[in-house]
Amino acid sequence: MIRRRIIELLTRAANEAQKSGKLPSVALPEITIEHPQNPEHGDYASSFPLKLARTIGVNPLTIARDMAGFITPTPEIESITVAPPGFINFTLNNDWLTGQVDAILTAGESYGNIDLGKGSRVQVEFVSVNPTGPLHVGHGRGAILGSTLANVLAAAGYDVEKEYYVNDAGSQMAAFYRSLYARYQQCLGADAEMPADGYLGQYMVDLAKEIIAEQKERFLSLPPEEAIAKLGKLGLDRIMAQIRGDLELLRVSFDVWFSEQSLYDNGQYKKVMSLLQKGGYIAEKANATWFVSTALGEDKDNVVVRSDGSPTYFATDIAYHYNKFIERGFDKVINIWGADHQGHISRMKAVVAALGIAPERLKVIISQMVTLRRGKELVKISKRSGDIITLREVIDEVGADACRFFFVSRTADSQMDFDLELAKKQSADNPVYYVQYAHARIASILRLAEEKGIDCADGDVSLLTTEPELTLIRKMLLLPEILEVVAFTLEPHHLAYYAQDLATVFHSFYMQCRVVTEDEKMTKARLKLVEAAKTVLARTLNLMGMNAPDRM
RNA sequence: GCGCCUAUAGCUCAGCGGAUAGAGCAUCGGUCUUCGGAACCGAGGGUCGUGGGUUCGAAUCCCUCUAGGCGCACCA
Repeated sequence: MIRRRIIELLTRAANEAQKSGKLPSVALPEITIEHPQNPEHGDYASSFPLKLARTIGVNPLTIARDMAGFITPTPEIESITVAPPGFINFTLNNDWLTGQVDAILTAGESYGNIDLGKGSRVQVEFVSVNPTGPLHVGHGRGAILGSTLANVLAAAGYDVEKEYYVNDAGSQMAAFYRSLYARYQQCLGADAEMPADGYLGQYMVDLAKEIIAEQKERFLSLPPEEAIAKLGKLGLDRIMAQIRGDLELLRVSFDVWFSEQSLYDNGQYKKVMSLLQKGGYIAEKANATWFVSTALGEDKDNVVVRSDGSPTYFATDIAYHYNKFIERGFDKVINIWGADHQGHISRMKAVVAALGIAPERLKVIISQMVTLRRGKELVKISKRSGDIITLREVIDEVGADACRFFFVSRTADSQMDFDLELAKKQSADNPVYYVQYAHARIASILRLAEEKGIDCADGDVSLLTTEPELTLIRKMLLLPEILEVVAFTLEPHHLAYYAQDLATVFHSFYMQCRVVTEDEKMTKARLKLVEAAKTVLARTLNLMGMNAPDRM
C-alpha cells in the first residue's frame, strides 16, 4: 500500500536525519500522513515537522527541508515538496499510477486485501437476539454492522469467525414458553391467562396456531410443566428458523450458532465460577451470590446467582466470555450490542480482567437506537406490546441492498430514524442505485467491446494520461486504505462513503472520456481502466454485502 | 444524582489535531441527446449547540452549561 510506503520513507528519513545530526536525538512523535484537500498540495502530506517543532524548538520549515533531503527517491513518487508552515507534500508519479491498473486487474477479486491482522483470530458476535419473537429494524442494524465488519476484517488479514449467541436459557425464555403455553390453551378453547411478564404480540397466537395445526391438542393433557417444556422447544425452533430466514434475506450469515444452554451442559459455567471463587471475586450477600466488581474499580457488585438459586444473564455471559477467550482462544473478541446494553460493558471488561485477560482484547460496539417511522407517525418497537413492524416487512418494502446500504452508511454511535415512507418513495434516488448503476454501466461497455470482438489484454495503460483517467485511478487506489481504517476503527460506514466517491469519479470519467472508439489503442487502454474500476466497485459492494449487478 | 451516545448547510449525514469545513437530497442555473440520462457541470446556502481552556494550529482534545436519546434489576 502506497500510504504505508510513504510513512516508511518518512520514518527512514527522520532516522537518517537524526544520525547525521540534522535532527536532535529525541523520541519522535508518530509519523502520520493525510490526503490534502487541495490537490495542489499533492497526493499525500505530512505535518510531522510541525509536530516535531514543538518538542525540539526548531523552525518547522527547517525541519521539513532537512527531512526532505533524506527521503530516497522511489518510482512511485514524482515529487516531494516542502510547504509552509512545515508540510512535506508527496505527488505520485503518473507512470506508476497507470501501472496500477494492471496491478488491480491481476489482483482481481482480492484487490484491496491487506495484511493488518496477520492471521490473528477474531470473533465477531452479533445479533444474538433472544428467540422470543421476530427481529425488528434495530436488530437489522446490528446484523448489517456485524456482517460488514466481519467481511472487512477478513479482507484485512484476520481469521474471522461470525457467531450468534442463542439465549436458549434464562428467565426471558421461560416467560416466552409460558406465554406460548397460554396461547396454545386459549386457541384450543381452554381457559388460560397470559403471564404477567408474557409476550403479548399477535405472532404468539400465530405461533400457537401453527403448532396446533401440526401437533393438534396433544399437549393439553400433559402436566403443565411437561407441556411447557415440549411446546417451548417447538416454539424456540420455529422462532430460530424465522430469525435465520430473516437474516438470510439480508445476506447475513454465521459460522457458529452458540447455545447458552451448552455452557451449563459442558461444565463451562461451573469451571469459571470456581475460577472466580479462587480469585476471590465471588461473595455471598443477602442470600445471593455476587461478582465483586467493586474490587476492580466498578461502582457496584453484580448478582450472578439469585437467592432462588437460578443464575442470571450476567452469570452465563461470564461463562461465555471464558469460553471465547480461554476455551476457544480468540485473540480478539468483538461484541455488537444495542444501546440498552451500554451498562453491561464495564462489568464485562471487569470479568475479563478477573480472568487474567487483557480487557483491550474485548471490543464492544454499541449500535444506537433505530426509531421506525411511517411519515410522521412513530412506530413503537416492543416485542411485549405486540405492535411491531418486523425486519422482514422492512426488507420486503425497501429491499436488502438498500437496507444494507442505509444501515452501513451511518456511524453506529448516532441514533437514526428509519422512515419507511421515505425509504420507499426515494428508493430511485437511493445512493445504492447510484453506485450499482456505475457498475452496470461498466458491464454494458464491456459487453459492447465483446460484441465488437475487442480483446484488451495487450492494452497499454501508459496511454491513460488525462485528468479524469488519473483521478479514477487515484480513487481506486484508496480501497486498501479504507479497509485499513475500517479494520482499525471498527467503523464500516467509511466503506459506504467510499463507494459513492468511487461511483462519482467513474461517472465523471464516463462523461469526459469515451471508451470504445475508432482509436484501437486508446480503446484497449480505457477498457482496461474500466474493467479495473468494475473490479474495485464490485469488491466494495460485496464487502458491504450488496449485489454488483451487470444490468439493472 | 451517576455512566454512555448525540448536536456541523433548509433536510439526512461525513469529517483521521493541520493548509479555503465536505457529500447526498432539496432550491436555482447549465450540459446532453453515437459505450445505459438511474448521468455530468456550476451556483447559492455554515459564528461546526453554549461558554471557557490546552496548542504554532481545534468541528476534532479537556472542562462548564443547554437540548435529545439509552442505561443505572436477584430482565436480557
